[in-house]
Amino acid sequence: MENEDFDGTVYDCLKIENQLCFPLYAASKEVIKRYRPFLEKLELTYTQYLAMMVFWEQKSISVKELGAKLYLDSGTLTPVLKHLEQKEYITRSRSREDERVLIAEITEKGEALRDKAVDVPAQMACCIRLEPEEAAELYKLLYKLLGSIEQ
Amino acid sequence: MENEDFDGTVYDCLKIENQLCFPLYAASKEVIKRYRPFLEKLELTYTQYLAMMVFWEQKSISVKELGAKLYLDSGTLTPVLKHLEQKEYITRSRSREDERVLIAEITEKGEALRDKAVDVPAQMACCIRLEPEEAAELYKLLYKLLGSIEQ
DNA sequence: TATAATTAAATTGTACACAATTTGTTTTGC
DNA sequence: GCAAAACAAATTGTGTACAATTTAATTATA
Repeated sequence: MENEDFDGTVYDCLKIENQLCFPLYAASKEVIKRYRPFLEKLELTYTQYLAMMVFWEQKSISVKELGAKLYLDSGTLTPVLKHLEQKEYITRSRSREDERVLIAEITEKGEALRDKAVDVPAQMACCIRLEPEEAAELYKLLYKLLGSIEQ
Repeated sequence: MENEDFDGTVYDCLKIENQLCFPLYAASKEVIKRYRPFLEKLELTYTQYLAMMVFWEQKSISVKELGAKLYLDSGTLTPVLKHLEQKEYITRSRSREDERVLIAEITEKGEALRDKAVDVPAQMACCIRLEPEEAAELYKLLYKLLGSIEQ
């Protein structure tokens, strides 16, 4: 004898407030939105910024490797890397050992951008008002979720 | 005297592994990807599913109100609602009191979809291997982050 | 050693996501 | 009461995201 007019029906599981995925989706978007004003000064979108963070750690990388790091496929990365190439932050060329592989490599201009980008994380931290322990706990749980979901 | 070749430079803040935003972004995308096979059976995308969850709780709503609930603007919602209208899950019409306002309202067919959707959350829960307390903690932290970031 | 299977990117097509602008309506202030 | 301001959607333009397919190159195998 279900009664939809009161709490406690089989449909409760479909309420937005009972979803874990929704605050995950919304928080991700809102955080990324906050990056925009800072990244505009670097002429980067958020996805381009993520890719540049990889290049600042590792001068060259294949599309496949980059995709594994960022959880993105070539359908997304090809246009992103083309945009970064247009801005002259990276170069794109085929591997000599295996012509199937595209190697993207950071340029001098891309390296120089690092000094401008170095302030971004601290500026963003001001927008995110979590205690350090809370941020650490959130970080831990997000990676646990991410690890639990692969395949 | 910075030395970039060792850990502990000013650039450490730009490492992917030191970002909170990255696992947030990646986990959100990976979770949404997992919804796809379940939502395909309902002919819904993830965004359309979120909108339908609102309609199952509240039969009719304006674009502005829906946007406030889902953290989306009319630029995103207009096409989403048009798709839902094409599938005959909702109707769209202007408010009589205020012609600026578009009211979207769930149809019989949209209501009927609820019985098919009711299994989705449990199916998804199997993909997300977090302890109930961890999921609860993550939920709490995500809403705290979301709240802390508004304006 | 040809050819079949596999692999890596690119391409194609669909659907957001959002800033900025436009359109049409309503409310405010004078 | 009417022009200006404010407001709600829709539109426009750019940039992802990702499934599915295609293209080109490499590896495996009969």
